[in-house]
Amino acid sequence: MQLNEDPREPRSRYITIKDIAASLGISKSTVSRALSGEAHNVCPETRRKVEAEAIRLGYRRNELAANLRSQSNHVVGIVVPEVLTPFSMSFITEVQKILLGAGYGVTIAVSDESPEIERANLEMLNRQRVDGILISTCHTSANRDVYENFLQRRIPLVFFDRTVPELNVSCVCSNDYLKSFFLVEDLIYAGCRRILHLEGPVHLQNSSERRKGWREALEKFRIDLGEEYSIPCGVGIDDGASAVERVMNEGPEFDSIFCFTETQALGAKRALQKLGCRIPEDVAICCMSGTVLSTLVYPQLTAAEQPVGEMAAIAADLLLEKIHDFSAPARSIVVDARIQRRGSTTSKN
Amino acid sequence: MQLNEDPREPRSRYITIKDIAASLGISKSTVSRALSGEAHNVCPETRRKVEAEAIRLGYRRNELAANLRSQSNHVVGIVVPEVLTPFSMSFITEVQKILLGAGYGVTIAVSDESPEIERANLEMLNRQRVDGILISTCHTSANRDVYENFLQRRIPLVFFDRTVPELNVSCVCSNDYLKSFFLVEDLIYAGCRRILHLEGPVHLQNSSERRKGWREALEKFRIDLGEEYSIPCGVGIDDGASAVERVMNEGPEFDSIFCFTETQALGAKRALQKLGCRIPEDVAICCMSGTVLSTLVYPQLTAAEQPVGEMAAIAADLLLEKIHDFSAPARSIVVDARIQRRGSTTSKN
DNA sequence: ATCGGTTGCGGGAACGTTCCCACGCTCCGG
DNA sequence: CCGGAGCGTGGGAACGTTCCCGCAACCGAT
Repeated sequence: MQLNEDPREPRSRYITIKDIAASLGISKSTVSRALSGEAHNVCPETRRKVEAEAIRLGYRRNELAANLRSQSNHVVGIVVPEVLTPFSMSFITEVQKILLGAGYGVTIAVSDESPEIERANLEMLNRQRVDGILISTCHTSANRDVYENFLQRRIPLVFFDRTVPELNVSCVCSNDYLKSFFLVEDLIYAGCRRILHLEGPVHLQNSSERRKGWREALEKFRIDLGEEYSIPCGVGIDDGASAVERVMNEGPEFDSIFCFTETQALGAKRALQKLGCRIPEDVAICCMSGTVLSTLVYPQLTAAEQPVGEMAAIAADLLLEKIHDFSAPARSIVVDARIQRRGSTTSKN
Repeated sequence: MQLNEDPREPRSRYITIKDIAASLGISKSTVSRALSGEAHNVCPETRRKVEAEAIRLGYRRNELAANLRSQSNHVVGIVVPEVLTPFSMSFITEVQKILLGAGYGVTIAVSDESPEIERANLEMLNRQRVDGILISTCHTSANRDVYENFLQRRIPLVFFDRTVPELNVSCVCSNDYLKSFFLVEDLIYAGCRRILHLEGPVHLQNSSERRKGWREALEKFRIDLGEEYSIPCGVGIDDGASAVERVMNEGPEFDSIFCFTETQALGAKRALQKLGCRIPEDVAICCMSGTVLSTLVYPQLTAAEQPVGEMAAIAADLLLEKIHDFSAPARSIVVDARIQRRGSTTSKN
């Protein structure tokens, strides 16, 4: 029987190795071996013929079947809390490039800073039979049982940027405490004394690290600011804006702001400028987790930027390591965030 | 190559319908029927028992096997040209929400404004056997053969934001010409006369639409500007910045800028402010394709914003329609971009 | 009573691939 | 001359699901 390749015909049927086998009068086992790439137990002549016939018939390997057989989708999931800032997207695209080269697809899920959505996302990834998960969590404890359930089933998790304490997983984070300390120190050197801190969410480890950096830099210079200088604040742009508006109305007085994250700073800056404040003359402002967004505004924001490409490469490697050998020891990598000094903290641009 | 794992382990990794059947002493056919949701040929009592047992054992449907059986991955691809502006990401997350509800996963590919990368992305999606593709192209003609190849194989394509002429596909775009016209008209009402236009890439249909809006608004008011006022310009931030720097040096003189897209405007604004220009007093600036980024800078940018949520919903619907019935007629939906007047074109605010 | 139709269920094929095993053949050292 | 090893190949099970078909029991109408 001759299988014809007529591309005009809306084909309900794809070409399979069975078709190639039938066309050449050999078994599908041999075809499978010939096409598998391994130079194993197949004579060069047969392989050549199979490859030629595969091309002639327009054969495409059916990943679905291969996946079922290998019990793996060759897909990893990435869970991020937000997608507004370019950090997430740069991270995702970098990881995607690397994993694609290693034969893995990537499925993206956005938790939108909600533990419930994160849980639903993880459940979705579970059904998709992902081989591993890269996650920047939105809550240190809420979904701990889900994480543990994955690990128990030997599906590796690697945390990036935002990690979870006391869980035996690999992770890649930046030196939050140190860079927060330096940023605040810089504000003090620039003459600031009443330094407001817009806090991150209490359920993130990064929040306490960065808050500690702020507090200890103040202590180093014996600046005594009460707890009213540490403002609980969401991570959105509007959260930053409304926090600043509130403090402007209700006090305390401040001459500078150190923000937990960039979006807060962008919002804070917008609110300040709306109220006629000059930056940095009236209020200086800086933040952790800066991205290219910080260079788009005027004045540009002083910020500690995480090396997103490096983090992505490390995260992908850590995950692949665990996928290949789940019992490999967990590793925590700390990367160096770089402080970019810009117009929002010094009057010369 | 393949790491061998403990032969005791793998069976316990996932529960299958066979396990449920064995546990209840019934056949897997019945279990399958009971879990399929359809109230068909299965007695309520049996269904109840199966569902209870499924929950008790922690059963998760194996999508891989279901996919193989149904010959569909239940995945759609999204191809976007860039991921810096929140437009792409908002679009992606909105689409993802809708398609997830319809049982489809989403794979994302970024072409980075390169036809070659776009082509590679499409080939990747092809191998993944996607059920359909949402695409905002980076070039009207370069990959036309690939688009046609997909359509020939009855795999639906739906274009959004940036479409391709004379291809029988559904698409959702905004009213580029009209809104460009209005934006430029507004500049003229505000007293601007020498209105620079930063063009989009010549290989995008949007570019000529928006350019036409600029040109015809000028003509309406009998403002005669030479072709030197239309500046060829890439779509990146730095492209906008360097274009403005060049024109400031080499002329012609201008009192305002109408940009093809937001990133150009952000770059242009940065360059102007660096050179000491006041916005909008010295130079007013506005653009098409605004996003929340326009509200983060100071002054905020006047821009025509595409209703991204609406576009995402429409695009998802159009795609599902075509996936469900490929021969459904193609539909072109035009949505209304809304002009947001802000500080970059009017001195109050 | 008989018959067509419905209901609930089980058996088993199919999806396309990989991989284990067995078979026949050749080669080679003892 | 025999046993074992290596090679190229074919047969067929397995992955987990869906779905077609057949069977038995039951029901109401002829």
